Amino acid sequence: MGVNLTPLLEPHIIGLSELGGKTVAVDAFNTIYQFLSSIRQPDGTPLKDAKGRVTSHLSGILYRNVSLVEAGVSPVYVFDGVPSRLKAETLRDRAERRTRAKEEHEEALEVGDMERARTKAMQSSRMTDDIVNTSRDLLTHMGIPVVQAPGEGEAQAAYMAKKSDVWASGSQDLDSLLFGAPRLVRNLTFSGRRKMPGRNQYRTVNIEVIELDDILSRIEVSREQLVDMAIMMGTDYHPGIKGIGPKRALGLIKKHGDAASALDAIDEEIEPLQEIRNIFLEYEATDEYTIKLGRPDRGRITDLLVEDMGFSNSRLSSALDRMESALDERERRSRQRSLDMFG
DNA sequence: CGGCAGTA
DNA sequence: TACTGCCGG
Repeated sequence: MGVNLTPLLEPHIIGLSELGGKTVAVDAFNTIYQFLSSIRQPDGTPLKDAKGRVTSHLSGILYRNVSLVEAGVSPVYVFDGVPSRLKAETLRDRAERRTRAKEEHEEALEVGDMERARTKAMQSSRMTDDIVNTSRDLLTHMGIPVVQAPGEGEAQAAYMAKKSDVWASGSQDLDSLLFGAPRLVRNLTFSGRRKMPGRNQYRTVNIEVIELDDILSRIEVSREQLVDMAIMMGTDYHPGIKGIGPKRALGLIKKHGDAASALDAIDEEIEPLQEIRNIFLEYEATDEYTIKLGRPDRGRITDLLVEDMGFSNSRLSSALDRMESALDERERRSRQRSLDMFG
């Protein structure tokens, strides 16, 4: 998943309030996957409705977006379209790993190792059509814009950020930077402190902003060269060259200018190199989207979450109250602003 | 993950 | 008020 550019990053840590008034194009699959894996009981069981359907993602989507709206953020969710055929092997590997994790989860349960059971359950999270569809429905009912990407969601999010329709792309993965997003927000979450798996340890989760130009100017390469570095290190579309990490990739690009020459020099090959570069540099994106936040449709949300999935009506109600108050407050402010301008 | 009740 | 830990579905 994604690219290991971590050593090249200098993330800027911000508070949620600094995102107030900003629009962020969130990678929907990335976010849903995180909810699916983390919203679980200690033994690894996800939240489910009476019929046994997983509901963890819906809980996550509901509460996170209410909080985002309260913080003044306008989220837009970008859903993946058709993946490149070059991604097939990566997708197969992931499916295999999930299957293995599921077996290990059951083994751990039998032995009564709950910590391991939870970890393995998290790794076995699978995104079904039903999960994707219910996520899209809930977002739509909440008035949160949903964009269907023709290809990679991260590419579409990058396109929107590049056009300044949104302030940043939001994902844990770094790929949207390769797709040309000028700005990436990671850890778009609220709890500053999170308890680690087993022990009484805590880790602090900060919201990070990464600027593409910061990276490029610090290591003095172009985006095309950064893409070439990533390809040599390995991406979802090709495993890359063994032994090439960020440091060696940078050295090779500095010395040879691009991946083709660098690979030539070390007598290695990546096929089809130009096609992989084009995934990052020449991708299709759609202009058919809105970024305007609407209002939640309480009836539809209640039908989906309370009637169909068995969510608590009072919990839902108070979440939606919070969201509506936040939207009212926004409207009040913007009315006041136009009054100031014309009055 | 994020809300909220319970605790100090 | 701040923090901890359990519950949600």
